[in-house]
Amino acid sequence: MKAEQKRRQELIAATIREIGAEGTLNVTVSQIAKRAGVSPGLAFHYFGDKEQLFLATMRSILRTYGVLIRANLVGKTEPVERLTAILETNFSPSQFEDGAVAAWLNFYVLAQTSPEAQRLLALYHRRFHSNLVYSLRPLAGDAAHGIAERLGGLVDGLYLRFALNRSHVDPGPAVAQVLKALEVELSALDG
Amino acid sequence: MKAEQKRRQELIAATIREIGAEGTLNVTVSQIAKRAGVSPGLAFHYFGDKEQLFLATMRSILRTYGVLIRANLVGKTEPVERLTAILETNFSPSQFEDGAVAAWLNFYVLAQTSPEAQRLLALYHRRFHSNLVYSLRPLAGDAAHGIAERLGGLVDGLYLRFALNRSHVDPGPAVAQVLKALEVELSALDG
Amino acid sequence: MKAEQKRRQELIAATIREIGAEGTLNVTVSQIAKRAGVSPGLAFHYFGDKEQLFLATMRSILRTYGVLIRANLVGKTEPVERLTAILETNFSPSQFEDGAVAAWLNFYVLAQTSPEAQRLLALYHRRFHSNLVYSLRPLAGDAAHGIAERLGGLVDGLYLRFALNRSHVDPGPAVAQVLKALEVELSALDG
Amino acid sequence: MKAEQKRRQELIAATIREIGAEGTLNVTVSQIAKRAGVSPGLAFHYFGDKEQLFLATMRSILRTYGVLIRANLVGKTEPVERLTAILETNFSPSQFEDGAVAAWLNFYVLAQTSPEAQRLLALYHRRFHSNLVYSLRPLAGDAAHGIAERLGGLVDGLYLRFALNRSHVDPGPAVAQVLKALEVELSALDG
DNA sequence: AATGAATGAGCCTTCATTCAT
DNA sequence: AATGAATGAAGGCTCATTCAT
Repeated sequence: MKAEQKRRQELIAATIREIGAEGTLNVTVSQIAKRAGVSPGLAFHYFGDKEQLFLATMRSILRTYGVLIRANLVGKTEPVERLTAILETNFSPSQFEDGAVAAWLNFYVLAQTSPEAQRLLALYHRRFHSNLVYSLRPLAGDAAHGIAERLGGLVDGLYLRFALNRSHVDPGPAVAQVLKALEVELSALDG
Repeated sequence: MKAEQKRRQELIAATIREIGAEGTLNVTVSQIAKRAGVSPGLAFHYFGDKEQLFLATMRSILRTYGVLIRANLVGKTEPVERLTAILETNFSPSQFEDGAVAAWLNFYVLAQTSPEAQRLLALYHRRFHSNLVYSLRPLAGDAAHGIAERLGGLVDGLYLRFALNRSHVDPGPAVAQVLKALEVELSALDG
Repeated sequence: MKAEQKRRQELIAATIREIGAEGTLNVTVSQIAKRAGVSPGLAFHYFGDKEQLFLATMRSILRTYGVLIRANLVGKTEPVERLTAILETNFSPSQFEDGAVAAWLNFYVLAQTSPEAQRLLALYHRRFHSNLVYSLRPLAGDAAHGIAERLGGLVDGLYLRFALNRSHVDPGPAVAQVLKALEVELSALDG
Repeated sequence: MKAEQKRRQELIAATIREIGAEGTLNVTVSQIAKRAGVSPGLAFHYFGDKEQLFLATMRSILRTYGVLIRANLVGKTEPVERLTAILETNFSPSQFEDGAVAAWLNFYVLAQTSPEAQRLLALYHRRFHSNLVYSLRPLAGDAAHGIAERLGGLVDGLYLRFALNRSHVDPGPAVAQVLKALEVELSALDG
């Protein structure tokens, strides 16, 4: 059982790396298995088929993201401090490592046709939104919802643009823009 | 020659529809050709290979978008009026028809590995940015650049979220959020 | 279209030979295609999948058998003469050539799970039965039906036993037994 | 050792049921093992490979049939009584239970390529024939051999037709035909 | 220009078999 | 004895691409 978890993790990690290397979900299970150092058959033994492997990978990425968010929020109680942590997490190095970018882009594509991928993505959006609203409410009251939607959209859009622009290496400016947007939104409240 | 142009257009239109139907670039050239009412061989005759067909399709989409933007700007001289037109164009019905959403998502994916797709996407981003800055400058001066980046990112992010959420049918709220962001940015300038 | 018919025939013939060579339906489409001198893809192009190829083969075998029966009945009007012709046809060389035996045995197996194979087999049984009854009626009246059932069963059983016994080479004795059974049945009527 | 016999029997029973469920010898050893409640490895441990398992299954079926025949003959001394018992046994419920039909059909197929299966089938035919001849001799003298061959063939053929016709549920009519054939053969002797 | 028959490489998946425990 | 994880060869099927017509 212990070994099984390890194998699964290895296969998922290999999947991310392979998707990253190819940029596409058009990677063969054999390639993934080879990268994980196991036989192709094993991937099917554990995941049933290719799509399940992809979905498990997506779940893993979202889970990792969730863990990271919670870790970054530990001990932070001030709303702005918390908002900053949430927004920054989306641009932390782990979100760009290996094949994370390619995985995200391809999961967007997958979400169009896979109900489960759709569900996972919706869940992620909901949680992200809740996190933002929770900390925005004390600062913005009823405006919190709208602001959260805009910040959420901005994060996704800038992540996308940053990820697609190979000339960028440092996500710093992207984060700065998001934080600036937060500042602008908050300052507009007082106006 | 006239006929050739027509054939090409039909193949490109068929490509968009087919990508839309599948949600993926995993569509067969034969299916595309059948949809266009021609033989598979003809697609290769005109476009060389599958990737060229996709790139031609992407070019076509971006061209159409450019034409639309210019059309919507005709006769508009007020900066805010122009900005509104630019931002709204991104959520106009044509951006969601047929396979437009699927095409966009997949071109993001393609841009990771295809230099030409990358180039086309960068060009689109640059033009979009210039358009915004041009109209923002009179209102925001040096802040125009930053605002344009945020608005551009927001548009992409909200388009993405809207497109992936099958429960939404009317992009109205998304547009409203973008315009609200514009309003917020401008009001923050006076603060 | 002409060429297509030819290809199909070649593939079906190759299928029979290959099933004959292996004794089983566990032959690969690639083997069949190679035997037919075409690429594996072509078999799928024409027949869709392996099962359709098998069913087409079964149809072909039954059609050939039907043609043979009709040919052997031409000009024969005497009931006994016709009955003899019908019964002998089942043991004619063509029923043992190539992979005919293996094909028959395996189609029995296939008929358990494939509705279409079941249907084809039932059709064959019905026709065979009708043919016998038609010529038996003048000789045996109401007993024709029962006699036909017994003769039909005997033909199938002896064909099976003969086909499975590799030490036999000449189906003569089997035919003799069937004709003897006919004689016995007819003589019993007068008793 | 006692346990080993039990395991073997369970595996053989599972093989029959699995062949019956699939209609084919295309059943996986893993499925058989699961049905028998043991690990796949055990099947190989006991039987060596898949074909040996099939042959052991065939032997088991033939042995069971032999036991049944002998049981049904106990206390019967009259030739006609014995013949009836022999012929009826072939259509007794046990010959249609579980996967018996599928097993028989597939063993016919297997007999084409497996010498051992061929041998087992020939042995069964010989014993069946001997049984019939033994009881026919007192009634038919030298004609016994021919009659036995015809009755044997008829049994096989009608079993085959009955087994493949899913619309039949009661083998009664088939048995009646076989017994009628016996009657006809005997009555013809006196002619 | 245009067709569409034909190819064949490649992929997902299955499964008999092995082997460390 | 027994397990079941793991392998890897093989097969059905797809599809980009070619080419004779």
